[in-house]
Amino acid sequence: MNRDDPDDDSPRRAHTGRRRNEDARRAILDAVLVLLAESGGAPVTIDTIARAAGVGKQTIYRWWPSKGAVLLEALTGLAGDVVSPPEADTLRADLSSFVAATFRGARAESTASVLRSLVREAARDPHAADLVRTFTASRRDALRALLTRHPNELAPGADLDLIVDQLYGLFWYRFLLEHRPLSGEAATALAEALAGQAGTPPSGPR
Amino acid sequence: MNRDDPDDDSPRRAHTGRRRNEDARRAILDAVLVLLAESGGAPVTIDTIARAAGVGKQTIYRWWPSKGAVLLEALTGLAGDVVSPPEADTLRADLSSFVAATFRGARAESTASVLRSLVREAARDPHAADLVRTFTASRRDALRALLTRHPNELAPGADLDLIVDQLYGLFWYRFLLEHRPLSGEAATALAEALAGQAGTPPSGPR
DNA sequence: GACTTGCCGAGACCATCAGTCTCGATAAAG
DNA sequence: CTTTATCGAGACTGATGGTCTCGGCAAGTC
Repeated sequence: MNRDDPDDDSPRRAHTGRRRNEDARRAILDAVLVLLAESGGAPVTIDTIARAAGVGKQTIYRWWPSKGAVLLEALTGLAGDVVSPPEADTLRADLSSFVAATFRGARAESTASVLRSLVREAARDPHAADLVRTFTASRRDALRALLTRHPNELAPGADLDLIVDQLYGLFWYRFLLEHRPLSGEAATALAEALAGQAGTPPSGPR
Repeated sequence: MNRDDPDDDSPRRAHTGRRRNEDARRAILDAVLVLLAESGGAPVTIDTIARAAGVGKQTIYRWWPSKGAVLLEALTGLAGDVVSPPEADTLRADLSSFVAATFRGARAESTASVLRSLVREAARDPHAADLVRTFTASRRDALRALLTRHPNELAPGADLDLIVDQLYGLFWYRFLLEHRPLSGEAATALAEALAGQAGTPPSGPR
């Protein structure tokens, strides 16, 4: 992500000249988070970020390749919050808490603004689009891992990819279109429906 | 959508001066469709459209409020293709053909390009975003109508909104992220899963 | 057929914004 | 004190959506 330094942490290499200003880096990422949270999804420009961080634009582009990259790095910290699925003893319980946590995260205005801005950026910046792909893939992996944590509860022919995409599909669909809320009730209903799809049902899978 | 004429079809009102050039209108919409289909989702600029249609930019902005509006009007014609659900005798069959048709439409490169460009536009132009909302709402309505066409096959407490959003959620999620194809197999599997979720199952809904 | 009115194509023009370039200042190292 | 790389600041470039202007032309009216 940086220019040519092999490692920021090991000052082993002979390096004359001024070093990277860590305060500036923090100020930039903090400013991004603040501006994104305040913007409510409205576009946040590079100039605004630089201004808010009290930093020159070049200082941003010296360390990040594009605006989308900055947004993503700022977002990375937030991602961890939603993941952490508590290991429950049934698939249904695990799934339910996962969906609930995901929906809850999107209801937090600060998180929602960041996600919305990231999506908007991805529609324009191919670099940001790649990062969104990486991000969403990691979320799918997390969900898939959760599902396979209860192998004995899974129906033999259960199509996990289909289930995962139904969950995140509905999530993003509602999140972006806002035609219907990502409520706790919806989370429960979705988790129930998908658990029924994945798990060995009372009688048969279909 | 136009400037101030109450109705295009009734030339009842005294209207001196040159009339709207229908050829230009067609040329613009055709050019949009062609360019969109060729672009493969890459951005199509207003200048390109005007150039391709052999038209001045002002002629576009005289009749449409924004680029997104032009894209949507061009898209409207295509929407009809995918809708038309044949009235089958079971919910499962109706749903299956609906999903298959929807997925098939997205696999057609020309349609896909238009949809992708429209989404990209919506991320930037609030006007286009409204139009996308209208468009997706009409599709949900169509699906909902299809589901309620077989009331006796529906489970009493079936959450139709959830089912609709699971379907279109997965559709858009896969369509935009492209991590997994909208294949015929996926269509079948999804239809099966949702039919099971909606319909009175062999034993009980949960 | 001349006049009026409003659309037409063409393109100059403007604003916005991502990203680059330059400059003088400054900090870290020899 | 010299060298080197980063810093803040901001001018600049290029792309693009959208507006404005202009000479020309077509559809009516008189």
